[in-house]
Amino acid sequence: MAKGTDDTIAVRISKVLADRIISGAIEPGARLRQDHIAEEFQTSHVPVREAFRRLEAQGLAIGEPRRGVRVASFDLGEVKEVAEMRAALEVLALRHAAPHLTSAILDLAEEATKAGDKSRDVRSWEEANRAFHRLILAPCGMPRLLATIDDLHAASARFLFAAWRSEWETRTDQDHRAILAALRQGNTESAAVTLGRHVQWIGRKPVRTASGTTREAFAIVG
Amino acid sequence: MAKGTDDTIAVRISKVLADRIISGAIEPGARLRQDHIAEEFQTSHVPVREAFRRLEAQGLAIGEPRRGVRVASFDLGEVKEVAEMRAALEVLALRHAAPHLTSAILDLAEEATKAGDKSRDVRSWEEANRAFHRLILAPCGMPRLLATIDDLHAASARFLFAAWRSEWETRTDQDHRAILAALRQGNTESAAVTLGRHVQWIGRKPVRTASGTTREAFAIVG
DNA sequence: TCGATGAAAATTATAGATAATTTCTCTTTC
DNA sequence: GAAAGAGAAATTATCTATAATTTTCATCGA
Repeated sequence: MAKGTDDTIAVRISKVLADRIISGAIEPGARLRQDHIAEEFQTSHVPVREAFRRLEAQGLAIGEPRRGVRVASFDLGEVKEVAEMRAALEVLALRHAAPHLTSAILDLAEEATKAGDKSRDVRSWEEANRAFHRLILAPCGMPRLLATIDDLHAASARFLFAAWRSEWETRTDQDHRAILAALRQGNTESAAVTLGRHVQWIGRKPVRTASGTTREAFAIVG
Repeated sequence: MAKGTDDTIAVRISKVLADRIISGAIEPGARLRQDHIAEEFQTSHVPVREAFRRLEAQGLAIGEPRRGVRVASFDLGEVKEVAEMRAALEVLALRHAAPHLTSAILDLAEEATKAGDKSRDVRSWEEANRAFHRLILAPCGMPRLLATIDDLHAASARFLFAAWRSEWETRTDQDHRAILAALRQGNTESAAVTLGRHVQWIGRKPVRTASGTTREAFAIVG
């Protein structure tokens, strides 16, 4: 990931915190205390507060006046909501991107798919998956749309890491291949339909909780 | 509009500035100088900076490190982009809201439509139009989706005010009526299709510029 | 044992001050 | 007359300090 050395301190802090929240290093509901974070980053709390506002905008944190900021919680409802928003917006982006897709881009997307299939851990799978989606959608040239999709991907990744924290089994992604095949044939409609269904597929998995009982975990796997 | 007396100062400032940007009181590209704004609101610049971050997240302002913040500009491309995003997301919201719509809600939506038809100025038309959309979409119960749609409505309003700053002619909104009729009959699919088309309708209008030449102005009128 | 109560500590929100960067303006040069 | 450059003014980003609020936690009484 780009280090962004010319970023403002607030931006740097928000990137680090976003990564921690997404990866699950900070639990949902946990309080983010500005002075502690300021001390950790060797700054005052003013840039920390600006970083908080940025995280709020991404939906990763929730701030209440005079009560500080805490990591946003989420439930199955929000997983579904994000999945449906992604489906609607990624399909839109793909329709606009399709005319500008080159075979060079599609080759890169295929490599990303292969990298995903070979991933031994969630983290690298997510990275490859995000690269695939980004590659085929970016040529739409709609910055606002792409920014919104990026935020939704961050949310997706969070759900994914929460469910599949450690266990992860390799699996080949047929949907990605079907989408690429359709795009190569110029069949945008088919690719869009497959993408829409692909993104809404919610994986379920029994997970052993700390208290010993098993609950079901949910995440967007696409 | 709610005054929000228990809001933080930063939130209050961001609401006032957002309103000015949307109404066109501050021109696109204009710089927002933190000390000036701090003085106007009788505060220090710290809450002003937080308000800036909030405006950035809404897409109303753009900040560059060490160069401050300026009001975001927009072009026909962005008008189209916002229209298409609204179409995709409002259709999604409507499909989920439909099962929860009561005739009481639909009556209120009809009143909003009538209020829009009677409006003598853009500002009150926009308010009525926004109320209509909000009423029929809110019951979907998807907070993230609704928040995103709200931001897109703010952008739409901005485009509208920029194009129709003063001149405005009354017109009856047939689309709104068709959508309501379909919803009353339980025909969600038809309502969704009409809404999707309605939101993407971009009004065009010749406008006399300051330099005397006429250019074409564009805005989402729905 | 449980809940209420009231300091004490921690934390947030804002103000005022400072260093660093950018922008502006005026002059000089070609 | 236009372009370039130096210096001044304005502005941003950050730090330190302070007031106000919330949370914590021990104590008291039922």
